[in-house]
Amino acid sequence: MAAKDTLSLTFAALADPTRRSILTRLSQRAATVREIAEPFEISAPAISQHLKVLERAGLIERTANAQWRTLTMRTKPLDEASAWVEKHRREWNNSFDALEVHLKRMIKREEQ
Amino acid sequence: MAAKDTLSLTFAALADPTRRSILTRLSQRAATVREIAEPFEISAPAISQHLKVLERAGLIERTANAQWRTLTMRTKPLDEASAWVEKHRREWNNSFDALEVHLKRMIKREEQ
DNA sequence: CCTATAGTTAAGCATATCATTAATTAAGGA
DNA sequence: TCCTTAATTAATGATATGCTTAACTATAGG
Repeated sequence: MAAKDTLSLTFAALADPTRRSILTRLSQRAATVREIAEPFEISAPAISQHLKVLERAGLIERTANAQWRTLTMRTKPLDEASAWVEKHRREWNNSFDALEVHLKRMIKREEQ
Repeated sequence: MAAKDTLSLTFAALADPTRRSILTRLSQRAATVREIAEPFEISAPAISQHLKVLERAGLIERTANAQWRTLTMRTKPLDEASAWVEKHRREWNNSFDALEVHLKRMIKREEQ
């Protein structure tokens, strides 16, 4: 498997509702796997795999305390994701004359 | 296939580097499929499929002019994606005392 | 009408994703 | 030591993704 870039891993991690829900809970406070898994109907291994995806994207960290894993959210990937999205929203809004430019190019093409 | 929510479709669409690159170009100006496909080494059908993903997420619109399709970017899905990410970044930062709260809970558990 | 251009659809294939159940690892406590 | 709890790993299966080539639709334009 080709190693994916951070941004792709982050967006892919956020593309699943269960994982977003996990992050929502972790954004309030750190928690154990048990606590995070509780509201979901899926199996423990399924949760474990979701956590692996989140961890690979750098969105969470797992620290061991005895047989418990404390899950902590990390915002760096969110910062990068946000930066990408904001840049493109802004870029689009900056080209408020995008339609005009496009029309000019269409006209130019017709003239050729 | 279960119908996915907009946010999931948006994040999934953004999870691919080729699609992000397409959006980057479209954020500058509207373009035809041919123009968008040009810098990529992948086949035309592959591009067409990427466009379908972007369209399903509402990130682009295709309008037909003769045999050309003009691709236009739409920012609404980006607005929603941004809102989700920002909310969670903020939430996490608000709970600056998250560690303290967690420690209290750990202590409480030990006392029981 | 014929041909070139623009683009999509269809079919097939390799790999990834998301779930399952069963087995395993690790620690706490009677 | 034995049992329970917490969590992960392994194996498997269904479905989704991302790509390919081949075939198709539609329009411009000589």
